[in-house]
Amino acid sequence: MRHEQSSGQAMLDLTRNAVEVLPEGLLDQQLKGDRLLRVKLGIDPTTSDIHLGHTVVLEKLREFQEAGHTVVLIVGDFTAQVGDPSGRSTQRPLPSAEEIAANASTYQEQAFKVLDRERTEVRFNSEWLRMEPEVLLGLLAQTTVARLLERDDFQKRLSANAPIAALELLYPLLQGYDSVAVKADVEIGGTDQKFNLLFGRDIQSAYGQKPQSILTMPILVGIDGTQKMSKSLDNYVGVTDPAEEMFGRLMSIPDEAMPEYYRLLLGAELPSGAPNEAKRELGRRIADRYHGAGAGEDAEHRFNQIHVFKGVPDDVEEIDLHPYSANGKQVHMPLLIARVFGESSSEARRLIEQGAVKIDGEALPADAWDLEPEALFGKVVQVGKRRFKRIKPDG
RNA sequence: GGGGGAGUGCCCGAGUGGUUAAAGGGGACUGGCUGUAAACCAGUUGGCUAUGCCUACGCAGGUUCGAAUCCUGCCUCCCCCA
Repeated sequence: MRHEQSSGQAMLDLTRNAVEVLPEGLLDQQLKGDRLLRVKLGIDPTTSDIHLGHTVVLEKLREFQEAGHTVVLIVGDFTAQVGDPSGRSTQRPLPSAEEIAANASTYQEQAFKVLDRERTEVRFNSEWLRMEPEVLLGLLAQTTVARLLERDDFQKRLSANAPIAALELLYPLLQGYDSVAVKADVEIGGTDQKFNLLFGRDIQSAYGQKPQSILTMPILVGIDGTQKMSKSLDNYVGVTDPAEEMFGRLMSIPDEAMPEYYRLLLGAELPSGAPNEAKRELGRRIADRYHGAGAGEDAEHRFNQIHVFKGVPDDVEEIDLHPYSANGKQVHMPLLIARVFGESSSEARRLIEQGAVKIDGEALPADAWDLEPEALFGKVVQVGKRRFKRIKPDG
């Protein structure tokens, strides 16, 4: 069931954008064989969203699927309780069991926005990692502390006198055991995963399996253009974000980050020409990818309404004024803003003082704390550039 | 087991008895400008229907007219020696 395309051709495609493919020549050899490969990716459900950073790796997996291989997606519901030290200078805050369960349940769905369901095997690693103590001891016997401490992350912490939790030490052993459990031929991850991925090879050997080959992908920089994309830094674009949110967030990436976004997300070179148009194109294509053709244009239209024409978008949620104008009394604006836009009343006051609150486009004077309800009927209340609510015409 | 050090606002971090809601930076937010939710410039950044009141410098007490700053106990964390 191997296809026509030569493996030389396959290599070209499958290693595109990869940073490292190790050990030298192994993947090539595997692809030349007639067995379809089991390609592993582990994602710990430590946060609720899969973002574009993850999709760099997911897209690579999809390429393997397109070449006929099977993807084994491991939802790290167990390893999430341990905390991957990769790329961290402090211990990862561990999510609660409830959070992990909640995140794990949405992960597959999100991953399938990129992956082909038919060629994906989803496994939760608690299935095999919730093991007998004897088995765990057997696993621990496979390595030394020196090996576990070798990783760059720990070396940095040691020289900075920063703590390393004993739990973190176990991480690569567990991830490696995942490879054993699913009999991985190839494991893919970000460059920050190199140590873990290589460690998996040792564990597989120790359990009498052929060690996997590893392929690392570049880490996508966040929309701040400086740090890696991550939920905790809030510099990410989630695959489940609304189209206009995706578009807007992508418009906010620094121009310098564009070549990388083009290369890693679109698989293309940054077009020459107006940077603004290139950025818009990026936004449209990503929005289309996750929300269907046309979503990008709609998002762009909304973006133009708000940011270019400084107008009001078409679809503004209507709210009831009654809770704020009992018996036709004056409406206390700080309270209204606070409740309707989810701010504290102190923050709402500051926003009014800063001229950030507009009624039908007119900035509310800094001292206009109270308004007659009639002055608000049917009007659009705007906070900052991009938050809008319309008051119902009859209040 | 012994010794040393640290816990400050979203984060980092100054402050070691008195205009301290707490320097500075980062982030975030707002305004200006702009092709942009970029860059740049400026401002804001505990809460409360609020010219005042409340809460806040790990926790609990205490000293004092007055404490993040001093004392006591407790908790947590880090480092070094063994």
